[in-house]
Amino acid sequence: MVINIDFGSDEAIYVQLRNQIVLGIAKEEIKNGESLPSVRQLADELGVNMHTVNKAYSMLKSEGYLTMNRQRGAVISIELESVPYDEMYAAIKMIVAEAKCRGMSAEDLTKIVSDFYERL
Amino acid sequence: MVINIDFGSDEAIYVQLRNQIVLGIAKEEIKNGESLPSVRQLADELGVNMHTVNKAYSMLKSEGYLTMNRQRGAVISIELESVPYDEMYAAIKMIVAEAKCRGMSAEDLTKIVSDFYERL
DNA sequence: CATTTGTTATATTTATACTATAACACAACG
DNA sequence: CGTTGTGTTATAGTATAAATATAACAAATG
Repeated sequence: MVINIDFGSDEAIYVQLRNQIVLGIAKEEIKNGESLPSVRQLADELGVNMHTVNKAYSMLKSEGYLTMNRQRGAVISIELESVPYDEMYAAIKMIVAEAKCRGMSAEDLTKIVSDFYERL
Repeated sequence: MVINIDFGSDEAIYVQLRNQIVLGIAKEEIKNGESLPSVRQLADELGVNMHTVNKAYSMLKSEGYLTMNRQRGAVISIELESVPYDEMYAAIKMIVAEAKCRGMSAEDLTKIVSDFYERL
């Protein structure tokens, strides 16, 4: 699973990391039960501080994407059942609003969404 | 058009403002050609600094939602044709990824999207 | 001329992001 | 038992962004 950080981006490094890992899970590039590199290892690879990676992992942990233990590192274990949909819905709401402002119909938008889903 | 700021939110005030105005436009609570309160006036209403409101307005201006002039204040004039879709697509991509991780099908997700579109 | 508008400028405070080091607790390995 | 590699916690520092506070300027209105 390839991770690429854009240091010139306005998006925080730990957010970029978190997002790319979520994408990796969705694409099944990394599957349930498999491990991510340790915080120190990945930090070294990316040329980033340990705490930045740890922040991303902790975020993913609290979101129900993985668990962490001292031996096997960060292990993917999807348990999103108990994670609330609030933030996801808020994000969808904004996208829908912007799409409508752009003159897109509901069909236009759902077409784009399902296209993204296929290409995942 | 009612605007409500959550000072306890982790979302920046100017982003909350920007989002609610975009929602207001999408809901047609405020229409093309109509004016928003002046930066000083809205800042006063919300108990917020003038520059915070100005930042939200400037953002909306650069995104093609409105224009500003010294007399009529911030006037809604939607011109999103030349505004790139990059950020919107990036946001959609992440939502699709998260939805798939949650076990939602493309149909599940598009159903939610079109529901949001209707309720707008 | 006085008022209101957006605009620009400067400075300060606060919060967040990121880095740097260090130490601790736990389990595995030899 | 000692070493190594984990996550975890702590502390401190720097840099950037958010928000506030004042002030002044330019343009148009009444």
